[in-house]
Amino acid sequence: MFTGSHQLTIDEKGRLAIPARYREELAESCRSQLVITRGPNPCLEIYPAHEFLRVADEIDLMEDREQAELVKSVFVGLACETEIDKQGRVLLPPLLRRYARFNGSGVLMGQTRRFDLWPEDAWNERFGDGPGSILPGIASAFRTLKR
Amino acid sequence: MFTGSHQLTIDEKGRLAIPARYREELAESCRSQLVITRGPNPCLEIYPAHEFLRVADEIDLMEDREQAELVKSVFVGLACETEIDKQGRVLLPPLLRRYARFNGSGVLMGQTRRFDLWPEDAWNERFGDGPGSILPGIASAFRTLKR
DNA sequence: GGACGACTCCCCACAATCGCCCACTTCTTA
DNA sequence: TAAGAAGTGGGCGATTGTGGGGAGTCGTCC
Repeated sequence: MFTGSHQLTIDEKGRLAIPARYREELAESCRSQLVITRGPNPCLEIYPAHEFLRVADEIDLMEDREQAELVKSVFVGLACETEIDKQGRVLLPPLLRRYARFNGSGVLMGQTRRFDLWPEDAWNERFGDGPGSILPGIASAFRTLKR
Repeated sequence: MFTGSHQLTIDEKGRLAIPARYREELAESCRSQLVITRGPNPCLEIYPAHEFLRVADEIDLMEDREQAELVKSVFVGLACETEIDKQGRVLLPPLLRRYARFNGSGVLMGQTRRFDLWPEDAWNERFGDGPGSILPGIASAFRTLKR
């Protein structure tokens, strides 16, 4: 299970270093094979290869075929299969780099079965305490939880 | 399974280079025999030859014969059989080149069993984060997935 | 039947990019 | 404070993408 946020840099070649604490788990679970793609949020989603395939299969089972086709065109059509190199880094392909302008700094968030990669300023806005934060909007939902 | 988007150029001779990572797979699966045709979207669709035949057969099995006839007239009638040359490129036939104005730059998208070839500006509009994007419309469908 | 032009296919060359390696810096821990 | 691990930047060779030249083929027109 992937958890936690890590601030990291995307260098000029578009490379990003996977935090060391995940590398061993990823080497075992998917032999370091990752898929980078888009989802509904303005960030990139990073899946272990087998998880990506599972979600793709789940899309095929959706009842609304028109929606399924559109979702799949994004999820599969924008996906990039890649591998963690010997330095523990992955290369973001040029077209995905353009999304949400990764100009140097990003935040990698563990999201249970995948990672989300946010541009740092967008992440600050969404998860910070400013006016764009999602925190106020989820307070009541939070309170339905037994915690 | 074909995935991912690649920005590429269609040169003045109407040639387009298949990204190297797909060439080996295409050489094995269909001996580099491709079929280029139209589908429902304003882009060209590129199939391995056997996949094209499978879809054509599927059209023959449609219950609504009137629709089947129309679909087949486009799918088969506009199709062009071609082959990847020794430089890894395919030639777009003149009639198909005119579709959707391929004026130099395009985006090739892997779509599981086929490729879609979009003019770059149309691709940006559809899959970008601007006003014409399909992303907002499929966000809720995305969120029904366990991912 | 020959000349011409359009088109296709193949080869070569150059430039950009990728992937790999190395080295330096920073941080943590003993 | 030293040693090791992790993060970061850059160099370099191999590969890939791209443009252009040229030979061969086909069809058309004179």
